[in-house]
Amino acid sequence: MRFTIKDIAREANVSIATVSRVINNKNEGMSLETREKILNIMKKHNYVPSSLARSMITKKTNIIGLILPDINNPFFPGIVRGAEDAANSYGYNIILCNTDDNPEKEKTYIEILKEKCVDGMIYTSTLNPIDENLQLFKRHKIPTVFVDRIVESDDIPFIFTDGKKGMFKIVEYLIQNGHKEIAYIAGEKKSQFNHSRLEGYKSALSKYNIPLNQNLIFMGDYKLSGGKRCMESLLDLKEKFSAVACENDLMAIGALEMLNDRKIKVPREISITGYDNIFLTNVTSPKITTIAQPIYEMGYKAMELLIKIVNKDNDPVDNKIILEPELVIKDSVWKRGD
Amino acid sequence: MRFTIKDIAREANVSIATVSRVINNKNEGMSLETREKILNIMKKHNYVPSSLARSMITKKTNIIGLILPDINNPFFPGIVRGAEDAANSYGYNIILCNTDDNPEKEKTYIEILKEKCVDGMIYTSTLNPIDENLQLFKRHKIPTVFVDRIVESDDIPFIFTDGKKGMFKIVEYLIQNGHKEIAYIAGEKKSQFNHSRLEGYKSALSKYNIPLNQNLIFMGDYKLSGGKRCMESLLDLKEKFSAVACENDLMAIGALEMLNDRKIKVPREISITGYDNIFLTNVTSPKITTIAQPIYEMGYKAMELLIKIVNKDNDPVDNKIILEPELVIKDSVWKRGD
DNA sequence: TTGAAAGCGATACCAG
DNA sequence: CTGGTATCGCTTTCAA
Repeated sequence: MRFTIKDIAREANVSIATVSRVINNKNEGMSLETREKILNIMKKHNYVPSSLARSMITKKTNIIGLILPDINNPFFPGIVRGAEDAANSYGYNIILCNTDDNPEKEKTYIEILKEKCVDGMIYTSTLNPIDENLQLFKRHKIPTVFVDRIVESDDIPFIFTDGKKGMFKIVEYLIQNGHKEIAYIAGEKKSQFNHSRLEGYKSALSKYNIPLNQNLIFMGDYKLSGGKRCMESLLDLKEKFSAVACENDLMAIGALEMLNDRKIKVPREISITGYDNIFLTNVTSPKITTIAQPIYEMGYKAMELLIKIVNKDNDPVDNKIILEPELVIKDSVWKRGD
Repeated sequence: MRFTIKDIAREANVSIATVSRVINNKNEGMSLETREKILNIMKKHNYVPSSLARSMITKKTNIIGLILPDINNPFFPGIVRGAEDAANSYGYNIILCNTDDNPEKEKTYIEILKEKCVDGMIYTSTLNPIDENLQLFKRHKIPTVFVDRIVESDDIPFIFTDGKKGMFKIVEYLIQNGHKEIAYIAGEKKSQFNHSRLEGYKSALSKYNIPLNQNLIFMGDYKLSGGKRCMESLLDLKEKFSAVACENDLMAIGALEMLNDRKIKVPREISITGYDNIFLTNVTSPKITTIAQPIYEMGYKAMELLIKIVNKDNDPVDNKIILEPELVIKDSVWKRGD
């Protein structure tokens, strides 16, 4: 049997109320004597209070649910780590849930987390979010912060890194280095996300009066294989191009592999850019010029924001956070003057 | 206020006992009528039972704690994913804790998880485990499965992949391809783990009557930078060697970078091997020959084993699991006959 | 400075 | 087939 507050009370010849005071450091006006006595008994028995019982009363579990597609996706460990660090420093813990971009699984997890009485949730939606699940957050009245994949939803706090601006920056960088025919490898067609990246591409071209060539836009899948496939299609095309902007690093790496296979020199013959700045881009050859999202920071700030909301810190928190992407110049772009 | 079992009972004009029966599908002999009525009320109010309250009675939270050094280390997402999948399919959830190889942090997490009343823990120790923390598992009587970094501890179940055998396999592979002077880049000196890998190296040499040359053994840090540094030291050495076996992939990649910097051809001039088969090794050039640990499987089986123990499934489970490492041949080893 | 007792939201046992 | 009630381990008034 578990050693409980009752047992301590009995052994110390005091009431459980007194023990509770010691546990919670409510010492104002307590005899040092009894305090010491109780503390000793607790230590002797390795007593650890049950947060279960406590939570029943306080209505707080200090647990936050993290819902995301797949921790194996190299994008997410950073988010999780940031979130966990923040959680830890505020006295919270995280329950991790992988949805595999499957709305059914996602729904189940939301329900489970509600059951577990989490204080809040951090949520990166499936690629094709369904409204039913989004409603769930509101219906269950669980404070939630959306991360990265933002769904237009008026009143739910969110944090993400500006994808349009990021892609704009890197395409502008290509243009400034003399590239005019710039191909584009996009992610999933079906997804409503990262259209913003495509927009960034278009707006950069437009700013420099470069006509948009639809033939140079290919549809990948955010995976290595997709990048490879798209690159192959591009090469088999008759169109001319000197650079390829990819919507994420994995596809850029896939594209790079294809170019290597075909003995095409990067960046001398064709330049490549990625997006996300995953570690991988530092060990390919050449290293891939890309856009860094402040991933860790996103996770950290998401958690901080959530905790503030949970605790109703009254200073009205800014609950729509947009972080700035950063251009990370490496070696995969042929530069004017090289 | 939360909508509870009481509210349902009131609204349905039944006792909470009856409602509880519905919640738990104990239908044997219950009027379909009341069942339906209750079900409807539950649906109408989006009722979700509080597992907190339930756990207080059942003494089960269906939560498992995962303690590991750092989810950002590319080795761990696979473990976590495997563990989470298994947990999910048995109706459990996981709380994730990053220790940063810091025993203090680790201790705190163990205590917190005890507080949260997790049903069990999966534990990858810090590089330098301290006995005090190991005792904690026993003292708190929380079922625990040790993963990957195994501490000699008689009675605690564990699962890992045989490091000695893995390193033996890959060094033997080098030898069979004509290499005789094989350098070795080890991990942390202080760590008690992966001595087994070094043993594997030695036993392979010994089997083929190759004398051990201590000058060819360098001490890294399991990181890219350490691999790079060690490689540099090796090159500055006067000793001859044709191959370098690294204790993990990151160091192998670091070593590879150094060789690239020095314009030394891999594998033509020097062969490199890694260990772990992280995704990275497929995108370096050349791709790195390495040893694959069944990472996902390790996580999955660890969780399965733990859950069996938690549920005291009476079939005496085999609670010492050793998995077989696999040689994954890629392009970083110069082969006899090439 | 301390204690008694109510109550958090469920489960489970014993009655009827 | 259904209800009453003790109970889980703790926090929190209110009194003393």
